[in-house]
Amino acid sequence: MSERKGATAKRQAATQTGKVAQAVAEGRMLPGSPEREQASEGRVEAAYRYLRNAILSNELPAGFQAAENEIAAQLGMSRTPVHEAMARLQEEGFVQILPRKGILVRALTPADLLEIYDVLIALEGAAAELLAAEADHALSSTLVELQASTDAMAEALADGDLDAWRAADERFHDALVAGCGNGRIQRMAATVAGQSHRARRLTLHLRPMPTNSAAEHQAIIDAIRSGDAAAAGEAARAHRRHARGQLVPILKRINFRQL
Amino acid sequence: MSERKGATAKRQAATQTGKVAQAVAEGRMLPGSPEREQASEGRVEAAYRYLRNAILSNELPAGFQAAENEIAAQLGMSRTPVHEAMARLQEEGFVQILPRKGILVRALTPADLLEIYDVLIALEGAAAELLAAEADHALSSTLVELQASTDAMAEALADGDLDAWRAADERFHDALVAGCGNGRIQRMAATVAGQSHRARRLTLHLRPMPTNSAAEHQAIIDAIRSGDAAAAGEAARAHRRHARGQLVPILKRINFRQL
DNA sequence: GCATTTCATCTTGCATGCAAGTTGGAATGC
DNA sequence: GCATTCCAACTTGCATGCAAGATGAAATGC
Repeated sequence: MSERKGATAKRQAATQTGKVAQAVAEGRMLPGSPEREQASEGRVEAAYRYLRNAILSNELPAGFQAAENEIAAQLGMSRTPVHEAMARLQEEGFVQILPRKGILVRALTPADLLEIYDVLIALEGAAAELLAAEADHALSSTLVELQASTDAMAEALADGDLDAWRAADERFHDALVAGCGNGRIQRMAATVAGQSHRARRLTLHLRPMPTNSAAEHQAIIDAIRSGDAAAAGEAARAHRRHARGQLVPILKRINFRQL
Repeated sequence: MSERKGATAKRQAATQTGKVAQAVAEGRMLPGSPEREQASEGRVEAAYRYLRNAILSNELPAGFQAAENEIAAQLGMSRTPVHEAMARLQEEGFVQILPRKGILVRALTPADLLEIYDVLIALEGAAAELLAAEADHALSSTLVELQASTDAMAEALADGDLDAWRAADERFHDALVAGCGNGRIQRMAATVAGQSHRARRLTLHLRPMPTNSAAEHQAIIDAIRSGDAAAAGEAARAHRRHARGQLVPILKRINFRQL
């Protein structure tokens, strides 16, 4: 009716239903993360991204419960794609499908977070080993990105900008697994890392200042540069172990319902 | 019509459609792996298991192409659960959904196998570390299973029974990740290990006799028993690295279309 | 007033229907 | 005979319809 759809709207006269869904599927109207413009990937992918972002940004907090119906209506699509997206989200641990009661956004328990950190320790250690074993260190754009994000971390820490520090830290860890050349490691790490982002944003201001994180990152970079795979892997594992160790006492104090 | 459904068939008069699907969903009629009787988990799960087994057992070889229609008809269900199962199988790398051409069973390339082995190296190393760090070593049923499967391996090797050796080897690695207490590690390892089973069965008779595998397993067990997490992790990683190293030259010789 | 029972409603799981797109082959022009 | 064009048939993606089951509240018995 009074919808403003923007000048670039294509395929307007498609099916009578699903105008909003089409917009979401084309990458517009994704609240929270605009991300890069990407060709329409279908309604399932759109629903998945929307819901994942909504959960990660705490727009759908833990304990939130809804029916596929409502979510589908809100997204302007039918239940089917929402249903499939929910199956994916359940596999990844974000939600729980209660057989005939609805969909429940799961809380991250301390046990979940410890599991996630142990997975990250393993995968990032492997990624560091693989990077160190690669040949073209001089030309590696990954090393450039790792160094840049580490420098950005140090700078943000000097400015006391914790949000910038967190962003740079995520850049480093994303670059580490993205650059290792193993797509499976990258996808698995991205999945579990997404789950941990929720918690890390809440705990960010509760833990001591991460003064030596940049140094630990630098140690990883140096080991990769020197081609010492074992040292690089151990440095990455030690770094995550350190972060895990800092997290444990915090987890015992806060109210987990808010995760 | 002339269907024999067995005496235990329940819910016979449900919907008119889907008798075979119901049987499959209830755990009967799963060719290849009988597995344990498990309560009906729905048609999606049934289709997923059936297709996964069919691919792993090479009943659906790489390059096989079919429409959701046919598979659904063969399983006695509608396209919907097959569609959702295929989405899962695509995420896990077993098949590729060609947008409007059908479903293609993917071949495992050498690069895929190397990726899988690197993931297993990371996850099993982490599992070994976690097991070593646990407290109740004496009572651990996991250690009992690890030791039993390792003994079975040595025995099978003495008998020259490669199939029994492979079964015992799989038992060991399954117990390692299952006993570590981290459900995410277990699920991730199970996913990628499933993919590698196809290849391992083909390469089993092509590689040198695995004479020192039992010794390497024993080293992992001993390190876990002594509570030395670092040593246990490194032993597990070294074991997988060793296997990976043996696999590389084989991969370059065989015809990959058959994977 | 309180416990029990029943039923209407709401939920997911799946079947079916429909539309858009591609593809292979048949028909046509040369 | 060969290239080109067009169409019919399959394909998946998604909407909709329908049934089984759970749930909570209203009605009933005490």
